[in-house]
Amino acid sequence: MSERSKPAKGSLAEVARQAGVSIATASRVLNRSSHPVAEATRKRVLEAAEAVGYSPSALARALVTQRSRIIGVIVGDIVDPYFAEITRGIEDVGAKAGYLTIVCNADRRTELEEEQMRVLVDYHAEGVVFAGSGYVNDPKGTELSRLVERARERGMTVLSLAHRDFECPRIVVDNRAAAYDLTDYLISLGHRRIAFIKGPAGLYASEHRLEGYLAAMEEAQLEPGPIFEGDFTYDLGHAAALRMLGGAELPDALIGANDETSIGAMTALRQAGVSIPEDISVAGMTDTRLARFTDMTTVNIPLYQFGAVAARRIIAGESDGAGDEVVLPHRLVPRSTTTRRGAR
Amino acid sequence: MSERSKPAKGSLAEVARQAGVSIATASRVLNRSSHPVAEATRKRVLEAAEAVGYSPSALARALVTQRSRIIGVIVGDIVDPYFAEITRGIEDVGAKAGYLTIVCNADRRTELEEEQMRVLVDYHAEGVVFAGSGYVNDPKGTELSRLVERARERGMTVLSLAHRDFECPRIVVDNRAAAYDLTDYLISLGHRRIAFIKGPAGLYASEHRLEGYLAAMEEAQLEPGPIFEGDFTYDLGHAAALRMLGGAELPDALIGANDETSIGAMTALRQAGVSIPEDISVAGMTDTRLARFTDMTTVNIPLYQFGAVAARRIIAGESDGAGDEVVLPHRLVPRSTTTRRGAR
DNA sequence: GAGCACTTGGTAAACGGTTTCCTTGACCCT
DNA sequence: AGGGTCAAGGAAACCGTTTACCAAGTGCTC
Repeated sequence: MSERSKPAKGSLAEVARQAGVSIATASRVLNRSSHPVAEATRKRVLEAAEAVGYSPSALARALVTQRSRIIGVIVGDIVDPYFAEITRGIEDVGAKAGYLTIVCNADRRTELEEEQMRVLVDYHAEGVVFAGSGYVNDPKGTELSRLVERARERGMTVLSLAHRDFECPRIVVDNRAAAYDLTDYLISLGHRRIAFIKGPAGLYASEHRLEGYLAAMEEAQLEPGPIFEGDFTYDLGHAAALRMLGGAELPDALIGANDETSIGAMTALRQAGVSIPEDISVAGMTDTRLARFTDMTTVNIPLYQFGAVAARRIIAGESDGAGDEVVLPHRLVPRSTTTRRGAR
Repeated sequence: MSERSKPAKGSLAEVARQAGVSIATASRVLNRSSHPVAEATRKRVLEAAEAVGYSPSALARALVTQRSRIIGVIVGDIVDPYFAEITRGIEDVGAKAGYLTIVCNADRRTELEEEQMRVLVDYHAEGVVFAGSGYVNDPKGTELSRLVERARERGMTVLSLAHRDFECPRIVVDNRAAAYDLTDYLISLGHRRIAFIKGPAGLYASEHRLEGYLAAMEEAQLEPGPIFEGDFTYDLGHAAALRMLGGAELPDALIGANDETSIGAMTALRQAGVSIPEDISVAGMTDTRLARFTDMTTVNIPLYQFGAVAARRIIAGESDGAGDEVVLPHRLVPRSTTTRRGAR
């Protein structure tokens, strides 16, 4: 079939041969290089490219230019709307700048984050975004710290969207303040006994939200209401509500550490014949679409913005600034699952 | 600083130099090549690799081996749990086989799918999964067809998880049967007037579901109830319910073309004081977690399986079989939003 | 002690691009 | 005619791997 060398389908070499020019020239017109090329030649190359269906190998290009145009994001679980929203923010601004976003699921486990970090380094990602919160004093975190350090040495930009043990610029929301504000809001509605369902134990985000709740209660000189274990899931929210129903007297209000937890709790309550918000006010945190769909009071965390801001920094190639932290604003979103106490 | 040549950080060359061996030898031990290497040498290389933090360039490797180990998936919107679940299925089985998954958002638009397809070709993806349904007689589809054809010529595996205009193996669910079964179930509960909220106009999935609904009604010799426009979103579901409330008499039951639509409708109904399922039975389709959270009757579509099966085929490198289609089973999931007619 | 097989290691050619550094003419000026 | 400038194009190095092929040494057989 072929004479001797057979350039790959749609490769630059094929285009060049077809147009009767050197590879260099073909490359130049296809990249709008500043190097001058005669109009006639340019046209021939363009036609050849069209004819053979030229598709520039991003791999080869990345190799030689030392720019992969890849952004990696390590999420707990892409099915969780929390992470999906963030990812969407990254992808949108990334794509606009010609970047490819690679999403890695870590199943909320540090070892897997480590694994995924390695993969991202192997693919020469220009930046990596850690979307999820870290665990307090995570023993498995030291290896991850080393990896991050190495990545930085190789010129990669590493960012996190929550509190983490390793050194890196952060884009966050003040979880403590968010929980404080929400609790404070419920108190202002006249509620006294306010229950709380926690997030996963040891997660910075969980701890901070709990702290915010406790601080608001203390400031109002209220006894912190019953506190339940949770893990950000519907199921544990549901379970907590059942335990609460088994208790002596129903609290005035209930806060879940995130939306999903609160929805699980609401479902259990409603199934038990409890009216919301007449019998008890319920609120969540994060403001995912779940909250909107259920018309639930919550506090908005700008997830999409998290992603967008992170992507912009990576694209700009922010040369480090390891220590800094930008805090994005949260916002209380009152909806129909909370009401003034005794409004029944 | 450096003598003359300075190998990149963590590169094979650096490892080789550090271990005092050739690059070839280093590569061999690091890849467990069958080529024999003396134990002492192997150890030196391994230590050197550890010391310099060797990270094999996936890019370079992909270039030379002609295997990128990349799977691409083109979704409508990663925030939509429908697509997120599918993606998760792909990622899980892909990762287990050492594959990287690249998710591309196409915003449910054919032009963007085309764009994303190009990107995936540029990155030498070994396989591409089209997760979303196509539009009936899409004029923009011809260019996409050409792209797909080209991709196939280059050895890529292209699959779709719904009906599409271009030729490619499909992994699907029988949407017509699914809608038929659901409708049939409602009829068996004694409902006579059954309303339907459609999906996006022109989408194969929408059309098929509508057809299934109509077929079941006709077979039961029932007049198809009011039919509303929709687009798979909460908002249009909500709007449709409002229009329905403005109508003469409330139907016995309501089917939304997907879960989100039905939830929007339920919210509107409840806000208007309508009890579900006492006053009207409501059901959705797909069985996303949304349906579970709201304890809504629906028909399950095995999204995760879609992804898993697709990924397995790509990894196996299925040499085409352009025509074939595998149909995964759907399953009716009765929950608390539907009940026997007059059960009030 | 020549011939041979096997072990161990290195050399160099890919892969598909980008980019630096030439070479070649054409043109202009003096 | 000689020299300089500039437009246009090509040759080749390089990015970091894998791998086909070759070379040297060892130990064995006959």
